[in-house]
Amino acid sequence: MYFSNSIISWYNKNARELPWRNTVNPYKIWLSEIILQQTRVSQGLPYYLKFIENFPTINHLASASENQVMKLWQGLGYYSRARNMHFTAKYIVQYYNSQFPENYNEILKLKGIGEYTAAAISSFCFDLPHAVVDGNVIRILSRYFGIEIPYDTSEGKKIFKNLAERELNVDLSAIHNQSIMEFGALQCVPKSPNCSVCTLSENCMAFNSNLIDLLPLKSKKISVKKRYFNYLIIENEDSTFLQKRNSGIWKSLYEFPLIEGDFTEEKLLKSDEFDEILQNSDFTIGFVSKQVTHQLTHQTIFAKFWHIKVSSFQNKKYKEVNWDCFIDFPIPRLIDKYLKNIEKVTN
DNA sequence: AAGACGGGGCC
DNA sequence: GGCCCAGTCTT
Repeated sequence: MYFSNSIISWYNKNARELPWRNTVNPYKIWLSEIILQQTRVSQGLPYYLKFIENFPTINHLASASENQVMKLWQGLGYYSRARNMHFTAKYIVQYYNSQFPENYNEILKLKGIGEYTAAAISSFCFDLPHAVVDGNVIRILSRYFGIEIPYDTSEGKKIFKNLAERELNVDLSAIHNQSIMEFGALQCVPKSPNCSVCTLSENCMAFNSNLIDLLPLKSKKISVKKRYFNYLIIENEDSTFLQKRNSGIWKSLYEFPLIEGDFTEEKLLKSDEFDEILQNSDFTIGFVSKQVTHQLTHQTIFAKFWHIKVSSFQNKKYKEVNWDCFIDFPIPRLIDKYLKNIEKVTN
């Protein structure tokens, strides 16, 4: 209990004020936990506030259209989080009479909620004794107890889960879980933690063995793939054309007609894909952007935007959208950034 | 068990 | 350029 008590007492002096603290409203806790998956507080906070403002309750979220939900999520990434949350909101309204389930196994069954989020919700809202295991917890446990097993293996996952449960103060689950994550976010940070002011350093295995920079261990490395996107911004008077991505990256966001591949200008205009999009319409090639680089965690996207003027254009694959309504459509950051730049240049 | 899935910030 | 962030789902 020494470990838990130390962390909790640190928390009582150092915790930040955050809007999802001091509430046991499952909808608000759920939303904050989904937003904060793989996302820093500073990045997620504005999204949380926007969501609560637009959808104050689970019923508001359940009644919204997918485009509305995705539009609010635009720019935050990992869009399946928003799709799953929307699905689950509708599910809870329909099958649970709008009441969030109150036991761990029921919560864990919900789409978009895994072990971490189920433990967070069930401890924060219902005071159930489940330990959270996230990046913070893994980092702290691996350092404090000197665990030199990679956490991204089945063995590692088991060990950290068991250790987290062993160290959980079951009488103070909520505060224990909050404390350990806040401690990881503020004190036991990934790079160059300031151990000289750490109240746990005396008994920290990594600190005492000079292993802080080595732990936690990870087995896999990330590899980054290159992709080439050619977006056709087809301009017909006041409108343009969009399609919805239905798989892979940016699924359920909208984009301009896309030709993927590393083409020269000449080859692109002669390609079958280009023909298929423009079909028999009259067009003239207008402004062509320089190559824009969009860096993601697992891929680097090199994009070019081709402005194409048409007088009459028809292609059932694409949805004609007036530029005045364009803002209602959720779009990837890459496209949003490009259009904002163009606007700046033209004004 | 291994990949896929975003975007931002830090070094 | 590499790594990490209050992870989960699919294959």
